[in-house]
Amino acid sequence: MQVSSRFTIAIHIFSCIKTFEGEYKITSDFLSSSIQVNPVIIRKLLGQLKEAGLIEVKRGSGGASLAKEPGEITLLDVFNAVESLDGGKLFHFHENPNPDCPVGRSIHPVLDGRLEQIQRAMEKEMQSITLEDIFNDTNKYLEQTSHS
Amino acid sequence: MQVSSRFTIAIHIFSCIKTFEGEYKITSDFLSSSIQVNPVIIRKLLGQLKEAGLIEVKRGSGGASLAKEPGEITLLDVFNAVESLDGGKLFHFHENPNPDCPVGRSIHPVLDGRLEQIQRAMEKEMQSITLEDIFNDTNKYLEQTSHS
DNA sequence: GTTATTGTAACAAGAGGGGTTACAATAACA
DNA sequence: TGTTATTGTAACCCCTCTTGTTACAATAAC
Repeated sequence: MQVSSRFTIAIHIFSCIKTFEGEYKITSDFLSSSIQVNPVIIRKLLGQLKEAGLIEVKRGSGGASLAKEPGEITLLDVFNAVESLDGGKLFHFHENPNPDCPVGRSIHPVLDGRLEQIQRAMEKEMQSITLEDIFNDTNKYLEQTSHS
Repeated sequence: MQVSSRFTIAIHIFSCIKTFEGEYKITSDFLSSSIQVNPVIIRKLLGQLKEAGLIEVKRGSGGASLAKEPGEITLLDVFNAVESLDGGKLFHFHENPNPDCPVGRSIHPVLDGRLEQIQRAMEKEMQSITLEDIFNDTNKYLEQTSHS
């Protein structure tokens, strides 16, 4: 069980858009060469991000751009756009606990709240980080490493 | 991407041990009838929990029991026992970002800390819940629903 | 020695991740 | 209008993981 690389690739995409907008046309091929992942994979991801209203993609002429301010897009938005959790739930529950057993009968009502509690903790942390934070960190890092 | 049902099944196992210890012998068949999952799956899970030092399993004569106090086993212990994260990392990073691109070069150093931050938030929440909490909730639930 | 049980091996089906080729639809431009 | 670059998708592929299943040797108790 691991979050798929779609998540980090999506953030990489946003960083590229921000860094190279105006300078280059952000096509799936351009992104592919920075991320080093197949352009079709990139296009599918662009589709998911577009559907979530986070970016705009121009068909035919080509090119992706942000649909919102970087400070208004959180890592949770990105996560939810590219990582489809079945029923929105992070934890897969075993389907048929035996209702004739006291434990089987109570396991769902007892655990459901706890699992939500854990999921919310993760989501809250993701929500506290915006793409602006990532962009700032990137700039800082590039400054530090360039003039050394 | 979903946490596998091994996690909730493992917690179900602990609840059964606690509820029926002394009264019944907790075999994989017994657990199977409460959880309604194949006994071999249960045995593999019991193996993982045993290896993590959370339970003891008697070979031949049969039966599982707790190896620690319920208050000393957290949901994080259970999670780590049954859910092997590759390299201990919750997030799978795309392998080969292009080092010749400023974004490709910086994405790892910039993101790694953030991803850890999110993972730690989830782990911290898991660590705050012990099996004792679950057992208490179960008892409360069964009391409430029985005399109504 | 018989019995119940665990620990494992071996296999299978299904889902999902990641990759690839191919091509129709679209938009810009010569 | 024809050409070109690009997106959006379909149709595959292979691999891993999850879950389920049968079978059986090893073990422990009686």
